[in-house]
Amino acid sequence: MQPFTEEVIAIIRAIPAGKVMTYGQIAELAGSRRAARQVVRVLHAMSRSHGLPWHRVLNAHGKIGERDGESMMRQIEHLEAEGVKVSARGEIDLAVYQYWPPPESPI
DNA sequence: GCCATGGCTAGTA
DNA sequence: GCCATGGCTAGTA
Repeated sequence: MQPFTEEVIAIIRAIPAGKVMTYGQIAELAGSRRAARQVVRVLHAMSRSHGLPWHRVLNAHGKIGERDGESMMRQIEHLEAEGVKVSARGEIDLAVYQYWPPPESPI
């Protein structure tokens, strides 16, 4: 597995319940600001095998990216179960729910 | 190497 | 348009 991929996985795994992050934000933290689409790929390829909280990842507007209706509903259910409010349009208020990991927590 | 993939995104029109 | 991966292919050695 490539370093970028591992980094992305580590970041996503660290998102606490009830919080969300955006594709671009994760890409940037993983070291490649414009690689948001790679985050999408990682999510597709690894979320199952790595047990990632895929539902806590949104696009830059705080909207659910998932196109398939069923997966979208599952995502909404997961978020709401964690206390995240999702509007009828499938939007989440990033100002309230976006997670910012602490900068390099010391051991 | 090349090419497709992919749940994006900053920034014009 | 951007860009990291994986898979496949020409084309050398």
